[in-house]
Amino acid sequence: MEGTVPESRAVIGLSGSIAERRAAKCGFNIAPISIPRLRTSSSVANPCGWGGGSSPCRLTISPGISPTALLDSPTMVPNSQALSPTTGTLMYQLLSEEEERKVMNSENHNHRENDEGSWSFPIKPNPFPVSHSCFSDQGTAGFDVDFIYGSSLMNFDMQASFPTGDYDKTSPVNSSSSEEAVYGVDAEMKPTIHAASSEANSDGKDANGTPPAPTEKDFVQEDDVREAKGPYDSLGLVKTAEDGYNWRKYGQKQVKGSEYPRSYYKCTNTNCQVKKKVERSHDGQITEIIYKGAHNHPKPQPPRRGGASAGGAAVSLAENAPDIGEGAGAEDGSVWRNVHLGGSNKDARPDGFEANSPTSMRTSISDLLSAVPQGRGVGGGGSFESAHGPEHSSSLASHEDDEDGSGRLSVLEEADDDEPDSKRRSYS
DNA sequence: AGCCTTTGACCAGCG
DNA sequence: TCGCTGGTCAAAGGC
Ligand SMILES: [Zn+2]
Repeated sequence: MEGTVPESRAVIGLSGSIAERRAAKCGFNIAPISIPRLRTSSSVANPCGWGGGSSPCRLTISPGISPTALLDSPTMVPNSQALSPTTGTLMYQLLSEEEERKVMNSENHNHRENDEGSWSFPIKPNPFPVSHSCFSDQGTAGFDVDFIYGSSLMNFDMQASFPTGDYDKTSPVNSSSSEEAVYGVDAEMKPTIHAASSEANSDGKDANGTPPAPTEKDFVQEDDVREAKGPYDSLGLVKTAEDGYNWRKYGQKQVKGSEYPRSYYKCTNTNCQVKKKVERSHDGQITEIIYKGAHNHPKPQPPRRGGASAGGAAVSLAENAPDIGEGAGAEDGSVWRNVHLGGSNKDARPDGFEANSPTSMRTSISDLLSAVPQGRGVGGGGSFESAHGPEHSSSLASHEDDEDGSGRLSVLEEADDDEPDSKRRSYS
């Protein structure tokens, strides 16, 4: 069914060119402390024809876009955690602005091989902790990014608004919508997010505006962080960016192009068939995340806390969970969303977004994502926890090669972990 | 007791 | 037709 059904894929990966990665890798080292840089680029493919070949619509998030509105990206935690192994949550850490800037400067653009849909937005860290929640409406894709600088936590929200209307209009890919969201981390440690969504909201959702299904919300729900199950640290600094949904791992395999094993997750919701593929390095860093399908249900529990940002909240990655409206048929998961982290910034418009322009956001993070393998999800909930938990002070990223070009980057986290604990397993 | 993770094997699609 | 890769299922184990 895939063919017929729209799928949304979110891929988190490093996106950048290999060369870049290498360059980055080679060229840049992470400071001993760390902060790796994070690069996020999100490219979203619009429903347009992502797969169709037509021109994929991409969401562009421009740096200019309001911070609030622009990106939402993964949050960074002071420690190094990025993503949960089990569920797939991502956490990012940020370095200092400078670092980011550097990154940005250095960074260039990354293009993902992926293709088309890559846009990157430059993320700019704010000095203050700002947290935004992202939401995505039908046409909007939001990423939440929280950055924490030293002590301060920064949250950035990026929202990419897709022209909903355009969405459909633009591309007639209705039946099959494919969204791809790729979150990537640069070899350098910069996570890149590319979100390409080519989904078709046509059927299921109305791109226009009426999203019948709750799924849309899911997209980026605000739930930034899950507390209950979540891995937040006691300090509240770290949080995982989950989609807010519960996932169950049903398989793991090593893909040829990837150095790291790819884990397959399914939404635990009975009615939901959404699947997620996560590639994470041994260290637990996530190199690629791919979402397939849309959630038909609202998130399990929105424990969100209000203020997240304050002290620590951290991360809320809004994932892009695939929530597509199921309405029509997206349920099967036909929509893939790719989110790419890391990319290049090509142009971004402050306006809103561009449909076809890639934006790139870069930020520095210490650890991109770290996932820890064991965590169970929480009983029942399934969310992830933080893998490492503790704070890692420094993380290194090294990426190896790109073997086929697909080399992904690997980041090493050194962790220091001091975390008290709190995180790891929360299930009772 | 329930749920999730892990691992191996099987199956399907593609070149 | 064979081989390869990717994806999924199922069983066992652990928390
Ligand atoms: Zn679901």
